Amino acid sequence: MHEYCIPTVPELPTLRASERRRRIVVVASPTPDPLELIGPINVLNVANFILDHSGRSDLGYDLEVVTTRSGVIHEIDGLKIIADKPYQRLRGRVDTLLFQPMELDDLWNREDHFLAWVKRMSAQVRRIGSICFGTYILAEAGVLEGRHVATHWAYLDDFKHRYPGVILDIAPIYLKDDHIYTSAGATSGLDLSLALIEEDFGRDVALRVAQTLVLYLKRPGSQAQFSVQIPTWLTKEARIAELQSYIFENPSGDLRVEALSERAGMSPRNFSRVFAREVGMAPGNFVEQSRLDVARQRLEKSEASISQIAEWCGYSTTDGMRLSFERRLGVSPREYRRRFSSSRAS
DNA sequence: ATATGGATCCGCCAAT
DNA sequence: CAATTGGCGGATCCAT
Repeated sequence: MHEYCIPTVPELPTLRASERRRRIVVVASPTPDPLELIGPINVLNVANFILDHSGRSDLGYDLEVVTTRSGVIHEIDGLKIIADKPYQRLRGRVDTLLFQPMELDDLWNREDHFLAWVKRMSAQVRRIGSICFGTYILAEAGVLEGRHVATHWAYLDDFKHRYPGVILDIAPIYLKDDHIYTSAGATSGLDLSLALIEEDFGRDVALRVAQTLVLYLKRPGSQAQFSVQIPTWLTKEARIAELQSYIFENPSGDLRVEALSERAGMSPRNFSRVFAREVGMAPGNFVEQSRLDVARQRLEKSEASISQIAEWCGYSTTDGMRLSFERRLGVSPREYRRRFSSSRAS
């Protein structure tokens, strides 16, 4: 397992013995999108890692992957993902079943009893979920009648037409209806997994996982086209959640602790304390991180000059921006753009 | 490259 | 009395 650094030991809820280990089974399609497959598993694994390093190895997830067809299920140059356990061999009690998307032609034309199995399992397990258009599998198995669900935006019309009895909601990233969890796209599978963690082991653990992944994904070695912000829904206090958005949208504004605390209607000291508790980092830290995120996006996606971007993002000088980049990412803005700009290759 | 002044963070204690 | 909030001051970080 990769060595992550853990901010602090999370607060844990008190759990009954039966709630301490959760068996989560991911059902992978024969042609998975690697990001969608690995992402949610990795998020759950980070939760295990954090719980383990908090001295609570009795808590966590027992993860398994089964497939709808065995053999090599994904192959790119020099890398193969091999599935060795078909769904028929799954035994025992499962807590949560997560469905990966499956080629729709494959779904319509299956000749085995896969859909019957899905229906049977969905009645047995505590939770079922789907990533992206994996929602089709649940719909086709007939377990979504009358339910509110989400799916990938590109499939909205087709899905509505095909399953008129299912209520498709457009907006949310992921959606929970009773014990059914559906998500809207590849990275929303990460949000879905975070939501499961929050439900099982508390907000604090979910927050630590999000922080850990943000730090990890944002290292310059692993380019993340998608900027993974810590989801604001992990923030309980509405005042603080609003401020997080405000900071992100106004990087060049007055974001000193004093100004922010006034906005929140608290004393500076108390604001710092509440903010740190809710968000997991001190306000000044969060402000710097946000400015950096916005600057990164601009560097990647616009042609604006570095000094222009520095001004937009609330750095008083380009040097300030450069130092912040060196500190947090280990590269200069110029170098960052050279590596990651979407307009120019290599 | 280093010094300086301001901002921030956080432990501690007092007030509510 | 427990929990939340506010203020103070030293250590540290950061911009100039």
